[in-house]
Amino acid sequence: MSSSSAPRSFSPSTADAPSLAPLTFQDRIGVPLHATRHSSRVLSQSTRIHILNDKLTDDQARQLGHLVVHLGGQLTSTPSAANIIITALTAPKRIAKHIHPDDAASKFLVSPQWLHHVQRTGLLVDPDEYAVTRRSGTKRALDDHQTESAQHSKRPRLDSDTLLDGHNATDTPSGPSQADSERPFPWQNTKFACKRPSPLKCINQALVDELEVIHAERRLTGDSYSEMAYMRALSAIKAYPRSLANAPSQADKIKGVGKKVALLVHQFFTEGRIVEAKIIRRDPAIATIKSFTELYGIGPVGAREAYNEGCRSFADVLGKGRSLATALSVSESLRILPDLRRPIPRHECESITEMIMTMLDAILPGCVHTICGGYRRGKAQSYDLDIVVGHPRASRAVLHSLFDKMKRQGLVSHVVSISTPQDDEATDVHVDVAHLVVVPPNSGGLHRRVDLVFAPETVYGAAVLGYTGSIVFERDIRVWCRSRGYKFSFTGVTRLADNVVVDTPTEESVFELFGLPFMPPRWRNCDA
DNA sequence: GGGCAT
DNA sequence: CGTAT
DNA sequence: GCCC
Repeated sequence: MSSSSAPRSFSPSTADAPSLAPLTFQDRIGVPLHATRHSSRVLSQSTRIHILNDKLTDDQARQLGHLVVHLGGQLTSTPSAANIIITALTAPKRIAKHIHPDDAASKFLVSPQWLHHVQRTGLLVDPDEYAVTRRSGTKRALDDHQTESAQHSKRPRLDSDTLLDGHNATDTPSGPSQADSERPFPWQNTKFACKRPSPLKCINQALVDELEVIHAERRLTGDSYSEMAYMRALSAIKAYPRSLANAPSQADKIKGVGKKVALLVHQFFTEGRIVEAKIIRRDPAIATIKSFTELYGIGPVGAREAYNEGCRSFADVLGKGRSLATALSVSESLRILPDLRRPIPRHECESITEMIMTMLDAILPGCVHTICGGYRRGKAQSYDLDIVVGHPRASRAVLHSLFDKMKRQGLVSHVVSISTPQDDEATDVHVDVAHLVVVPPNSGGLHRRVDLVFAPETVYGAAVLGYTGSIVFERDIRVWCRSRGYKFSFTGVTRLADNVVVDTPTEESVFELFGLPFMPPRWRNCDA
């Protein structure tokens, strides 16, 4: 509120307003509960900046610090808590005195000019353009090779490249995107993901992957509405059927893509990468927090807490012995993690389902079932298996009988959670859910996550729809549904006017009820 | 400036 | 808060 | 962060 937005130089006459306010440092990862409001953050919280005051006067350092805060960035009190370090030093040996050797490879070391360039352009400028020292020889070359050639070493291949090459751009885009001819109906510009077909991989997938890096960072740092905005923006781009490479300015006409993301789209297609994604990719703090969330029961909040309390490895998390009220202990979760990281191929989803359904058939013949989740959306592999079973309404506690049988046969290694059986049948529909870890026979003792859902046939359609995803598709079908006077969940559809549960025996019945064109499961891939 | 799935 | 989609 |  006190500083002007004009570029500020370092003339000695700058004893005015901004430098009078005290600087606040924040070394923890995560968005503070009462985050400072910035109309448009040029530096997001993914830039944690430390200023080396070695060669700067106190006043210069303070000025730079205020500029960081003014631009929406976070100041750290130590170099190791930062991912970007500003220094006026240029001699590698002198800089090395401030940087822990372990940190040298991952920190961006920039001159103060970087910050001024950011302020001038109102954009996050690539810190490598203001690198103070070349990081030592082979190490730098290796690092750049890893981080950049992994996706696109210079700039993504543009359609105009093809035209310049003299080739025709009318070919179906190469890559694994679904044939456009399979598209169930044309793209439309809508804010509802459930109304636009979204393929498994889209024509702008490299851009979507870049935005997903920012989305994931927002999730891990607890910036939830920013997270949602990125999720919806990348979802909107995923459904857009034309390449944005020629005309990145088209992006902000897509519903869900606003000013900020449109700028990032432009940056991606003109410079070959999104700078913020590049910074996040090289941030070891984010990578560490993300790894903690691989443990069952540890989400962004728990992972961040662990990190901010000093944890840097799984061993540290185990050592904390934090009493997370979770079904799986940290040690058990850690023990089976290597198995749960192994993708489940489609044929194994099918064989596990067949085994379970054979057992169920002996208990209650005639149930229907659908493998849902990513499998149903056409993914080549998944990391868990979602089986939705439909049973006649009269049957009770089917899931629990099956569960007992599976346990007796030693198929269940862990019960992550299981709904309590409903003793009173009454008039209520009841959907039973079990989250299990299963060790299928003849699979080398691999642990597999299996979710079992048992729904009465009257709501089977809602259950299948609710467990097929993707997440953005689910959220938007709920938003749309509410606008039409219903409440949707996997346990059924309720008419809000009279609170009556409507019969939804098939997925089609749900789409019809909501006045939505049926979306084939393979076109519900609205997430990155 | 409210709302953002259940 | 974490998990499921 | 974006839409209404």
